[in-house]
Parts: sequence; C-alpha cells; structure tokens
Amino acid sequence: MEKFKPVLASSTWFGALPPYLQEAMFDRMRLKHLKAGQQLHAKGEDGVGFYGVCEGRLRVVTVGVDGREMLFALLGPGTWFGEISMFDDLPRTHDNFCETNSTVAIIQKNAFKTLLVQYPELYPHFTRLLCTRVRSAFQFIDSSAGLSLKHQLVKRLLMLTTSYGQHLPKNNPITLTLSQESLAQMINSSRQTVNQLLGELESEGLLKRHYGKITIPEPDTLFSRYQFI
Amino acid sequence: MEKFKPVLASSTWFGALPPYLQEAMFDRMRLKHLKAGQQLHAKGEDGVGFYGVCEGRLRVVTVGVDGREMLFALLGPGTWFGEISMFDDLPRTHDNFCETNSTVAIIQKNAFKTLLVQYPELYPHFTRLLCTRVRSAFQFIDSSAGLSLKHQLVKRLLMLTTSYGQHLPKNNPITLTLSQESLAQMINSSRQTVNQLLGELESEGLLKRHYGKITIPEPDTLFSRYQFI
DNA sequence: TATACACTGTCGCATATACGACATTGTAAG
DNA sequence: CTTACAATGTCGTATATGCGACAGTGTATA
Repeated sequence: MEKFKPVLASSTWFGALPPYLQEAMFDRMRLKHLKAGQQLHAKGEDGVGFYGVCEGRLRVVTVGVDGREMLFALLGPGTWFGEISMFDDLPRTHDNFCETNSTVAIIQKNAFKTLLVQYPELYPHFTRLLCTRVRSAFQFIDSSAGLSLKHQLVKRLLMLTTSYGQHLPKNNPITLTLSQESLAQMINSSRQTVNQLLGELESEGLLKRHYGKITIPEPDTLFSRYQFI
Repeated sequence: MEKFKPVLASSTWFGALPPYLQEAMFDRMRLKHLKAGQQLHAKGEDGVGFYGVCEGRLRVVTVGVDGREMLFALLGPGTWFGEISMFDDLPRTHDNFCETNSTVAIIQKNAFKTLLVQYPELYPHFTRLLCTRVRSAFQFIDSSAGLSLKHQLVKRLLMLTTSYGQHLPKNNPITLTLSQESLAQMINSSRQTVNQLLGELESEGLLKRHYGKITIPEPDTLFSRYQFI
C-alpha cells in the first residue's frame, strides 16, 4: 500500500486534500489486483466502493443499443472514480474493464459513508470532484456534437495528452499508447476513417503514426491549428 | 415571491429538502424578470448565482466552433440550475437565453456560500443534485453516440416528455411545444431530416405532427418500440 | 528462426444525412 | 379580411462516413 501513496496523491483532486484527510482515506483503503480483461464493475450494478488507480489501465465503456462498444475514458494511475454511486446510491453508469493487469485502491461504501460522517469537511472536496465530472462530461458533449470527425479526433487526442502527461512541461512531444481502433471507438467512428484522418494530420506535420502509438511533437501547434475554424 | 414557492418546490430535488431548509433558501432568494430573448448568462462568464425557474422557459445553448448553435436543454418552471459555478468557482459552462418572458429566483453567490456554512447539512442534497447532473450528461452522451438519428430523436422526445410532465399519470398523451428546428438543434441535425423522421414515426402511429407542437398519444409505446433494437 | 497474430494502410461501394430550393399551411397583427 | 411571417412538407443533389476486403508490417512466442 505504502508504495502507491505517491501515485494516488499525484491526482490533482486528491493532492488538494489536507494531509490528515489523505491519511484518513489511506487508512480505509484496501488494494485489489486485477487481471487484464477482468471486469471491475458493470453498468447497472450497485456500486460497492470508491476507487483509485494505483497501476495499470482501465477502460470505461458504454454498450450502445446496437451492441457497439463506445470507449468513454481510459483511467491511468492516479485517477479516482466511482463516487457517483456512493452519493446517490444508484447503479453504476458504465462498464469498467482492465486493459492491462492493474491494481486499484478501494474504499468500501460503508467505510466511505462513515468517513463522510466523521469528516464532513470532505464534502467541499467531493463537490469539487463532482463538478469536474460534470464539466468533463459537458466537454465531451461539446466535442462530439456538431464537429467534423477530424475536429472530434483532434479534440480527443488533446484530451488524452492532458489527462496522461499530467505534470508535463508545456508543449513537449508526447506519445500516446493506443490503437487506432480504440480511438475510433472513442469518437464512434471506424478504424479506417480514423486511419485516414490521422494520415491527413500526419501529412500536415502535426503528428506521427506508429504501431499502436501516436506521437505529437508539438501539442500546442495541433491545438492552435484545430481549436478554431 | 410567495406565489412561486409551490412551483419551485415542485422540483424533485428541492421538494426533498426538509421544510426548514426550503425556507432558509426562500429567505435568500430575489426574483428577476427577464424578457424573451434576453440572456441570463454567457458561457465563460463568472457565475453570480444559483437559479430556479418560476415561470417561462429558458434555453441552454452551446455554440460550436463552426458557429452552429446546439440546444442543450430547455428549462421549465421548477427547474434549478447554475450550482456548478457556485461550487468550483469556475466560469459558466453554457449560454443561457430566455425563450419567453420569464421569471427566475436567484440566490447570489455570497448568500449561497454563507448558506452552506450555516447549514452544512445541505451538502448531501447538493451532491445529490450534482449526481443527477452527471447522470443526465452521461445519458445525453449515450443518446448522441452511435445511435441512428431516428433513435436519437426518439430518445430526445422521451427525455422531453419526462422532464416536462413531471407529475403526469403514466402513459397519458402528452403534447410537446417545440419547433422541428429546435429538435434538430438538439440532436445536431437538420430541420428537413427531423421532419422526415417525424413523418416516419407518424406513419407508424407513434406521434402526430402539428404546427409548433408534437403529440405523443402513448409515450410508453414509443419507448418500448425504440428503446431496444 | 519460424509462426501466429494484432495493428496499420488503402481501395471502392453503399448509405445516411446535410442543405438549398420552393410550395404549402398555420398564426398573429393591423 | 389582408398581410407578413413563421413553421412545415418534400424534392434533388452533394458529401461524409461506415464497412468489407485485402495486403503489408510490427511484435510476441515457441
């Protein structure tokens, strides 16, 4: 457990908690190890806890009525999630799978509730977390609505650069590890079209395609080129 | 003010507050009258308050990078909104215009913050409200992703029937007052296509088109026909 | 090294949908 | 009643995108 504390605290949200609250939460965590492909929870299930990613990567997925999977988010180390069902006692909103072998820290629902009773000063921190959820959902909506696929793609790439390289110096080259297939699922498009669009962006000199990876030499350039118009 | 209390309390969220907290909030509200077309707030502005709709109708709108307006939500009497910026002190997420002459109740930001200090037991209620925001945003994403336009359209119609006729007996006929143009903006489509799709639904006997209105005789039938597949 | 497999690059066709154009119909105001 | 205007109904055309197909390429494993 001890070795994951720095990772868990690297989250902007968790890092803003005063140390004694961080410790209070650490005290109530258990570790859970998961194999690649294993499901952490399913849409519609009762939520059993609040999670933090220690290592590995999780896929948050929605299955549409037509059976197609849509990739909603990729959760890397330092990401906290699962608080919605803790507060409203309603079922989970998404399916959640491990992309790789992973370790998560979990605070069980009971422990979570007693923690809030014991430390009501946690509330403002959780409203803060919920606000970031709402805002990122809104951003997601903005970027998937009324934009050309190419713009959606660029927006998604930029979202990925910021959520991964959390503490990166500005405008440094960044390499994203994900397949074109995954990217396509994120913007509800097809692999072929994504490949096509990445090709255009590559010939504009804005990125490079590799096997299972994409390199963006200057994120800011990509940003300024496509944020407007 | 007194005459709007029942409307404001008809909200599922507000109605769940214990009476003394409802009164505490009423005590801190001012009324604001707005003309049709007037803007209540703009995306990017600092949030000055938390609002409840007393009468009229407001349009929550996003302007995409291409300049197209997307209609995000229609807020009718009894709807509360604007709490996000109260909790995270970040700018408003959307533009907000009056569709008709309207009256809103407003709790100014300062009053809102002191209210929370005075009554910290409000926090669980606001986390509940924030959770509904997140969930409806997720639902919005689900319904605009990977579905055919026809399915998106039906989903949106069903969302409108539930958010308007809040306390309606189940499966009663309902008439929605909005133009095909507005509907089109909600699903990022064109008026012509929406007209076409509504025509198909009409010939399936699931609804009737009128001038500026749509009548759904049996919402449940529409639901069961299009929720799956 | 050999083999299997996942990912990528690219073609062509089918289809959904945006959009301009124009006629028609409902509604409000003088 | 008349006029203006907003909303609807319906064409045809252009375009974006999904998707099957298949070859090429990188990576892991025996």
